Amino acid sequence: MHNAYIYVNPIIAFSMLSAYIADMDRTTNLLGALALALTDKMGAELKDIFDRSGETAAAVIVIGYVPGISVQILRQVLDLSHPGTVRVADRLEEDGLVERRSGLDGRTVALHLTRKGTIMRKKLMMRRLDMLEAALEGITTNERGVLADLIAKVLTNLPETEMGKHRICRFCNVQTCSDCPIRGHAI
Amino acid sequence: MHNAYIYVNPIIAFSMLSAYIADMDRTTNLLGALALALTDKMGAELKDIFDRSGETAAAVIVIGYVPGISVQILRQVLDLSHPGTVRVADRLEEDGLVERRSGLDGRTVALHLTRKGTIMRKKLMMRRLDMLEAALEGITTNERGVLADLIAKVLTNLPETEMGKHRICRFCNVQTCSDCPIRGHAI
DNA sequence: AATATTATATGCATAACGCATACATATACG
DNA sequence: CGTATATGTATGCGTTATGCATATAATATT
Repeated sequence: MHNAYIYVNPIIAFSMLSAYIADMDRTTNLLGALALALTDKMGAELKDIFDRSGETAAAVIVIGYVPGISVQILRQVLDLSHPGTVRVADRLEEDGLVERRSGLDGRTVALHLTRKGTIMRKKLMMRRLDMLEAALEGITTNERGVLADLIAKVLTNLPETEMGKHRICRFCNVQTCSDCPIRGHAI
Repeated sequence: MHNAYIYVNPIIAFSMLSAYIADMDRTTNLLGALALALTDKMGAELKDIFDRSGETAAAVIVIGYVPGISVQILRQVLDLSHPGTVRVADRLEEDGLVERRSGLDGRTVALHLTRKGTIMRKKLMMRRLDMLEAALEGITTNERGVLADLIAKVLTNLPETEMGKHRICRFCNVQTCSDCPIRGHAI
């Protein structure tokens, strides 16, 4: 038994190839535009309620998930230098959103949200979800399902390290993100 | 003729509603995670070949599309203050990627890419597309088409102003982005 | 007990911005 | 024509966010 070849007119073959490449590039490019536009919007929305860098806002979310997290671990999730992360903690403390408590180990610091920090965290998450929900306006329920599955597929390609998984999810609303495609990222 | 009502067990109805909301939230949240992860990756990739802020890299792309663009217009696309944009131009000139020429109007400056700038622009675009292509690994051709259409739909929701359209497309590879969902954004 | 490791913090430098302002050119108007 | 206003660009200065080098404190190792 041998392979079956199908004769295709070269002109048609070329146009098929072109269409294939064009389609690829279109998806590729659109994906980039989407990411950029949404991140811009997210930044603007968050800045509106918390006038600090994006990573500082992310820290609020992460500390809320992992009360008592150390600067060292937070550093890895935020992908900052250690001094950079210490300064993030300084800013959050200064803003009254976070307090440093003593960790189990005498060296470590346990970061905890204050009451104000918890409220801010809720605001940040709501604002993020509202923005994203608005972006999805006009997408039907069925389309949402399809889109979610495709995004989930793309997301599995992205993390390069174990910590990268936590990093991707650093702004997520874990309670509503059932069936997270980035598996095993509980810190 | 009156409306037809279908009896649904309240428990089932509630679970349907929950599933509906959960599905919505899942899509919403995943969309946010995707945007964040891709933007992170993009930033890292671009920094690898051009160690300047994201907006500075974007300026290279935009100036390439609109040779002779003024600081004033560039400012709006990058969403920076005027002084901020002047400094972007300073940095690019310092790096030998851009040169200031005199515009038609004696007040305006015409920004042009140098040869080095044109090469850098190609590198930046290639790097971006390669990254995005890698993110799409494992997505079939059919799925790509579906994804592209859904992204296109979402993208139409995003720009709030006329200039916002240009802004969203500031990193795009226009040559391969056939059928741009952000209509009428030629500068 | 001395040394190495780990966690945190600080001094200092730099990049990337914005606001206020200065400067140059163009336009409008009396 | 000349003056006032608008427009485009540039600069001084301050602030935020960040990294590198280094200091300090606590723990672990030998």
